[in-house]
Amino acid sequence: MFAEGETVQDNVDWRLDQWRKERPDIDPSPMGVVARIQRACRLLERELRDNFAAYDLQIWEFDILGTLRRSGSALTAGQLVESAMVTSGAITNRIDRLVAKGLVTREVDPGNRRSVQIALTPTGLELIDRVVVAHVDLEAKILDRLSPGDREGLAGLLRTLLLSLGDEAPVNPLNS
Amino acid sequence: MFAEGETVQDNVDWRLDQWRKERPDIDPSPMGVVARIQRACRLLERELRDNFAAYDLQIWEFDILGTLRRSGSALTAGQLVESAMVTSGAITNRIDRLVAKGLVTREVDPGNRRSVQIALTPTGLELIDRVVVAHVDLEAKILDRLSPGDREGLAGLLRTLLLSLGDEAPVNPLNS
DNA sequence: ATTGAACATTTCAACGTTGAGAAGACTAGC
DNA sequence: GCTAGTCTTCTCAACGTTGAAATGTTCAAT
Repeated sequence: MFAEGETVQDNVDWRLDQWRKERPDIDPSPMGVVARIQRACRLLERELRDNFAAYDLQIWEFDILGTLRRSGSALTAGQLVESAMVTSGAITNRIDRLVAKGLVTREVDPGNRRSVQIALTPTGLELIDRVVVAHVDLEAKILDRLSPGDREGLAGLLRTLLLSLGDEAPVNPLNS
Repeated sequence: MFAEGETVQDNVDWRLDQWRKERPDIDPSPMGVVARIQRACRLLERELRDNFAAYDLQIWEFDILGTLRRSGSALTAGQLVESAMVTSGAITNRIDRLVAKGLVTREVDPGNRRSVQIALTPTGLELIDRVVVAHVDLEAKILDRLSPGDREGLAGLLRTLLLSLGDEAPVNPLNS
């Protein structure tokens, strides 16, 4: 009755129809974007979690190891706080556990003894180099139903949205 | 060096460039979609949280009240579990707190005494009817930089992604 | 040198979720 | 009617995050 033409409805279409029925005075279409991003995020993380479980990894563990790997060098706890968007207390806890697993090392920065430098161990490096391949493979499979053009279009629209949310590339780049 | 033409880089572009530099053998472009969805989700929820704070509401409180409002009737705890994508223990706790705040009622379903029916109180109804207006207003403002066509395009691409993640409209519709 | 402010991380209590199990309520088959 | 199996919610311990305070470090001003 409310949804467009031939398109199959997803869960959010159904929610929007409910809103239009109960509150016809409101245009709920902005929820069509925002609610879908939230829902896609949850469902994606469910898929990723299952995949990482095969390597005994949590999502946040992959996240930290990946951040260290792609940066190409050691990072401070503060830089990991930025990257993971959690509080400093959470990062201390997470580093503790990664150190206990033998995947990273924590060393006081000799040049600034307030800082700690977190670096991948050989084991951690080997692990992330292996897991990241499986990770992008899974992501590629998830995006399978979108054409290459659609994937680029989606990434581009999300970039516009992110930039308007203030999400810019770091001014103090860690790589060159 | 790696990013496209004139486009301003967002945080994810920068991450992809790091990956291309450190692991040139991997095509990280699938992360361009998945990582942006995760990042947009976090940043969006940060905005929404700030907005709801003006009404002394948590995101999950708005979520439950909104679910009840748009369904047009009382729902069971189990239906709220589905909608919120959390465990039953979490829903019990959340309902407890909403009842304590006087926003919903919890009554044993006379027709099936295993179930509890959760309904909005007059206070809860008045509140959600007021907050939802501010909510879609904020969302519309956030999406401001996207043209109407872009917004539709984004919603459509996300729908395709969600459907391929198995997110279909309920077969047992709560409305008509 | 000393003081004070800013900084980086750690510590810790409060809080909320998870996951598993318990308790009570239905249902179908005997 | 019983019994066994399923369903729905509640209970509770384990766990991880938050937010704020504590600790230790650096830097600039004096």
